[in-house]
Amino acid sequence: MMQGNLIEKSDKRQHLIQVAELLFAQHGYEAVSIRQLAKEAGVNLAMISYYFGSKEGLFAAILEHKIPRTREKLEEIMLQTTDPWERIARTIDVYVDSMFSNHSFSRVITREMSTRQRPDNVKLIVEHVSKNMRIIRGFIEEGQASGQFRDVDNNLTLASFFGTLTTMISNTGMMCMLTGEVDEAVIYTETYKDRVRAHLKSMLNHHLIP
Amino acid sequence: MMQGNLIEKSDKRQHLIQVAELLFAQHGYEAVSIRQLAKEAGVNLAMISYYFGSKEGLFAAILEHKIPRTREKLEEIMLQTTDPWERIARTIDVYVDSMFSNHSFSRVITREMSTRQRPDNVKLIVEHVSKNMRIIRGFIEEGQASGQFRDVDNNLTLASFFGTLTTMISNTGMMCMLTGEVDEAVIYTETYKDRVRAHLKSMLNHHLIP
DNA sequence: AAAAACTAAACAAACGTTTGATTAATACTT
DNA sequence: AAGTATTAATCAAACGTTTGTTTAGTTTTT
Repeated sequence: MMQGNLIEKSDKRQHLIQVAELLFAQHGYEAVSIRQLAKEAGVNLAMISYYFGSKEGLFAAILEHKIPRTREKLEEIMLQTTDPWERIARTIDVYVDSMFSNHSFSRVITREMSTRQRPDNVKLIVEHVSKNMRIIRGFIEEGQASGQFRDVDNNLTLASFFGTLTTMISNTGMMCMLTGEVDEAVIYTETYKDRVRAHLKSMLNHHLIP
Repeated sequence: MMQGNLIEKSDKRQHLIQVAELLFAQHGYEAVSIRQLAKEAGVNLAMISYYFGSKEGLFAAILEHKIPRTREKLEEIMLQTTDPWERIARTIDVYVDSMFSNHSFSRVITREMSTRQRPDNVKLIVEHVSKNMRIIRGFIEEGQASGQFRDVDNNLTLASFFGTLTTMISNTGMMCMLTGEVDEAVIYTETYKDRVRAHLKSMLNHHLIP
């Protein structure tokens, strides 16, 4: 008979996912070979095909393990608050937090989206993220329905929101050159997170509220 | 002795640059092999090393040929107008125009920035772009000095500006899923450009002007 | 005749994947 | 409970491609 324990076939599978997540985040999907991966994880390189079918399958496994978190938090906001602006403000908090504390992985996502190799991964990401974006758009629409928000271009407002964050995360080098910062790590500190939160709240507040 | 004509060694050199620009824009740097490139351009693949030293050298040649345009337009704005908001508004026009009409190439730039392979290219891009960003920041600072603009977070305002554009350009798939659009090409139409211009002007106006 | 432009072929390195064999774990039969 | 058959897990080695680059030689230009 089958083994019966489908969830945790072995420790090595989980360990591979963890190591791969780290390496992909550091160097990007293409730059990490399965040999490097296997060596770092201390397993035979054949195990990657064995467990995940392929290198791409491993990436998909990471995605499915990582992405769902934010959704729950958005639904929490939906339940706990009704005021449109408070919802937006809390959404900003959630995204700044999650994207900055997982900045390496966030960069992998951005990379995958922009390279457009591996369409399966792109599709997976688009599905998850756009679902979240729809929720946020709902927040805006409700604010407009109640007359509290301006009738702005909602989809482009979302583009500005996500664009600001991904630019901060992915173009760190550019931001450093601009701010005169030498150490890139400064961008990811708590004080910088505060700045981003404050900026987004201020900008979107003036944008949305008449 | 050397040939003496460094600018235009031959037609094939220029042709290679043109074809490479197109192919890199369509599929990304990594995805285009020099064999594919040479075949498409109708030249021997050894000519790439011969003219540009390497594949990376070819990319650098494209960059140096493409980037300088926007700078001139910004300096034009500096000369022709003095009103801070008019400067910002015209800057928006310039960037929406140039990034959308070169959207394929803009995506290559974004890709190069986010993959962070090939540090030489990244450095080249950062130098050019950040110089432009400094000019725009100058516009904001003057507006603040004259009391017309709010005391916003200037660097993050720039992040929002560029982030909005790169998100529209690079995450086209995401935007389509969000707007319910089926054909990605719609994003790059004139009517869409108008929407982006209008959105950026409205948002930054409310953001900057009290 | 010298230099530059061009070519076909080969090169070495890296890649993801597959194979075939071996060991460990589980299930089944007696 | 013991012994056997089956399946899963692991491994070293090799496979077949593809990659960017170089070489050594030929043609064309100056």
